[in-house]
Amino acid sequence: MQKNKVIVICGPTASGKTALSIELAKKINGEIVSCDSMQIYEDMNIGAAKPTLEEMQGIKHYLIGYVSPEKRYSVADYKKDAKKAIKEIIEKGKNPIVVGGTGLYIDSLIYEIEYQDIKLDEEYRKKLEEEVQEKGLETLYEKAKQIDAKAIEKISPTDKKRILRVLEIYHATGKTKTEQEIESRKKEVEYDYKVFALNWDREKLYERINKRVDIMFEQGLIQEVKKILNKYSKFPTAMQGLGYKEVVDYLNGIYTKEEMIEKIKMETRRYAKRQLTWFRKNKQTIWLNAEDGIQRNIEIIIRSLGTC
RNA sequence: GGCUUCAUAGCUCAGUUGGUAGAGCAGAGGACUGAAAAUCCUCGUGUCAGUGGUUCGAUUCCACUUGAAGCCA
Repeated sequence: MQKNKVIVICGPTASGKTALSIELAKKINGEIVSCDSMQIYEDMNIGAAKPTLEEMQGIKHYLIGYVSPEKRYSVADYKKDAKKAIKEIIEKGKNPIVVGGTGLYIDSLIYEIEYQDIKLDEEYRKKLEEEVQEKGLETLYEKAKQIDAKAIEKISPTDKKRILRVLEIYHATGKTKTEQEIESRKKEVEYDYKVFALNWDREKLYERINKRVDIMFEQGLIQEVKKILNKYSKFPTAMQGLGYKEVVDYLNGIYTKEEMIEKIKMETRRYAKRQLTWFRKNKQTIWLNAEDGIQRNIEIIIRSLGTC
């Protein structure tokens, strides 16, 4: 039996994924599954650059604004939620289009990475964090090396997150990260994912980013952040969002307004660069030049679906 | 107009007791499996303002020119 095709549109921030995907959805009877680690949250609209209802033009969007910023969310959650959304769209007889810039989340789908059903052990993470403070990261790095030397080869002695993760996986499952990763790739990929990446010349992309940040402030990003800080009391992952943490620092008097805006622009440019590095890794990806225009790129997408 | 100081990487500045130079920031490339808008790694040749002089050799010393800042008129 032939697998259902699922279009994936990725690309750096501010490349025009939203506009392209909505036009495409209108043309091919599609619905959109967002793939964005910040747009999942409620009340984070301006800074996360969520599409507005008007922009959506009646096209149904999944996985936007449905998680409280107080919740801890991860790729494993995303994988499950996105698979469900894709299935629902196909069952309706429509075409799913996965759209977003979170490379890790995209990979969880296109490589069908399986995550075991385990919760993050907050206590253990806290304990590890304390150990870093007391004994230094070096000690934990050595400990992780004892457990999984192969995984540690790829991890820098200064990469705290990944060192802790090796220890956490072992603690939670009794398996090494290396074993875990082999098992996570055993399942056959359910859909026929067709990945497209949208891009501009670097200089143009950076201009678009700078402009977009200015617009976010015109739209009231500061007000939005104040409202969120008021409404919620803890942010395990949400406050990592670009444009959010910097406004918080500004409100705490760490930056002037100008410094904050420049900082957000700079960090967003760097983020775009990291996204491009990630997307370049997948050699199957078909690159679209945003300057060719939406209609032209839709043609390219539709044509390449027919031929492959 | 006179005097003083400065002119070195995209920016801010070190430095070379004369043997063609190096930091921070910016930028570029890369890694990435439960925080990922996160986290981490690697990368520094540029007419040392211009012209001429001294010298085996000048970015460094000298003169002049240009530009900037300050002081005095």
